[in-house]
Amino acid sequence: MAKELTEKQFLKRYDIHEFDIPLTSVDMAIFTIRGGELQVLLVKRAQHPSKGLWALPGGFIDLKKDRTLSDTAHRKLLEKTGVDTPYLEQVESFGSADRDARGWSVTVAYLALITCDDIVLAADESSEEVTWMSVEKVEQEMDLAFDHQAILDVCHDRLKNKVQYTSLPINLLPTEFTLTELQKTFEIILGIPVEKKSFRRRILDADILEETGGMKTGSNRPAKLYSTKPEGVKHFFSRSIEGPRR
Amino acid sequence: MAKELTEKQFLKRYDIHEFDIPLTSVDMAIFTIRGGELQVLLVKRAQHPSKGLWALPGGFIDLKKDRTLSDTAHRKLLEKTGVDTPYLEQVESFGSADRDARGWSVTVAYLALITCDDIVLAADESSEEVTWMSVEKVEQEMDLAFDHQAILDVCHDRLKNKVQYTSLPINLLPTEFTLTELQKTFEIILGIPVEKKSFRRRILDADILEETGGMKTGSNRPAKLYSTKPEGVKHFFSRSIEGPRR
DNA sequence: GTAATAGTGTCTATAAGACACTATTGA
DNA sequence: TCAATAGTGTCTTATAGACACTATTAC
Repeated sequence: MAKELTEKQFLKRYDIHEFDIPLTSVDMAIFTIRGGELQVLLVKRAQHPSKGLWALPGGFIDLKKDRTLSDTAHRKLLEKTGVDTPYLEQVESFGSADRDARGWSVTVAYLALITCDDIVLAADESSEEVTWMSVEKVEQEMDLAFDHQAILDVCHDRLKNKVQYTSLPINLLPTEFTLTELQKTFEIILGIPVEKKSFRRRILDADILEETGGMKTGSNRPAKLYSTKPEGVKHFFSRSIEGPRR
Repeated sequence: MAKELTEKQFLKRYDIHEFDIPLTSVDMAIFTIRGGELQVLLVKRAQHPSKGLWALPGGFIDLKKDRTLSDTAHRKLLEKTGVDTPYLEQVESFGSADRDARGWSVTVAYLALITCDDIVLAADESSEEVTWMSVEKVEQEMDLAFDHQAILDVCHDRLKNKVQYTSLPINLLPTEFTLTELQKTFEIILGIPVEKKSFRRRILDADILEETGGMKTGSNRPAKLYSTKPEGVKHFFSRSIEGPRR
């Protein structure tokens, strides 16, 4: 029997290239509100496999640049949108023998929420086109690369679910907003109307907003502008929005 | 400029061994209730790295045997416990340059709930010892391999959190149980007392249990035995257990 | 003034917590 | 009978939904 190795010796002889291991990547569903609907950022693949198909932005971990998985996610988001401090949450990992033609692969899916104002979308070497697309349209009519359709579904479900008991939609609005704008954002994601008084009571009682002092004027009564207190971007309510009683 | 490759040509020339990619594994926090406390299954590592340290059970994806990530998780669970149809849920993936001495690595963490009755723990070539250990003790006094301490914390947090609004603890009990036993299980995980009447109302109104007809006799009034309806193992309540009001 | 949107008062409904009460067993 | 645990009746509390009401602007 061979003499036992020390951990140092073991690591010295260890060569990852000798093993059959899965490809590992990060993919993101970056959501925003545009044109009164929930949209998601898609890139058109400029490389094989699935060249020419629309896909969620993502890519491989850069073992040199990235110290952690969340670094990879932030880097990808920054590359595509120029934004680097949005709401970012890991959702789920998808791994199987057949989700990528190159072989067994694992992808870690992230969900990001950003306000689309002032975002300049940027293509890079792996994508020839970048665009915002209606989530509803993508889910009903499109055919995304790999299993990105399923990944988008899971991220969208996670978002819809969390909107029932958190303040996440705040992250989809600019820094100053009115309560009506915030309510509309909740309604767009939930897909149901929300009762105005309950909504305002809920948000204001949570003490997560500050009046900025400014007012939003339009063609009617002006509305108070609010901004979010630091912890307000990820507040958890003790009860869910229940929706209309029939 | 080179002629463009077809996808077929691209895939033929693709060799995963040419790339620097992270190691990818699956680790599990397998929870049970034993001795009136929440315990987690640990294995003592028989191989480098971290040889001799206690760790969460887990291992690499077997590209031949496993078609999906969840296959890997089920396989690992079966290897250690002999159980293969428990409650199993993916929790989060952890990836970084320094969590494993062998290099950049990603692990997908799963949470499993099983009843410890009739489980025969089995060591294999990568673990010389397998044991149940109090979660409280592990978190307070032990030093697990890799970042398994952090992974256990996250899985434990996920469990505590979900117990507030789901029926998950049902999965920690044998097929027949009394309402008092179920309540105790909730209390052990939550770490707070639960009000008896509220608890029974909540569980029975949810219509997730069936009376088996049997009674559990002891030295006092016998208690009705219940079993779970098929969908009852993962019921979501519309409101959370709030705990005592002060 | 009117139209339109902002914002409030106050009722009901639902489900949780509190807690005292009754019920059924073994010894 | 008593100790112990099973199980219930019913009040209070917290927060959501309903919906009509008032407030403030542009025109």
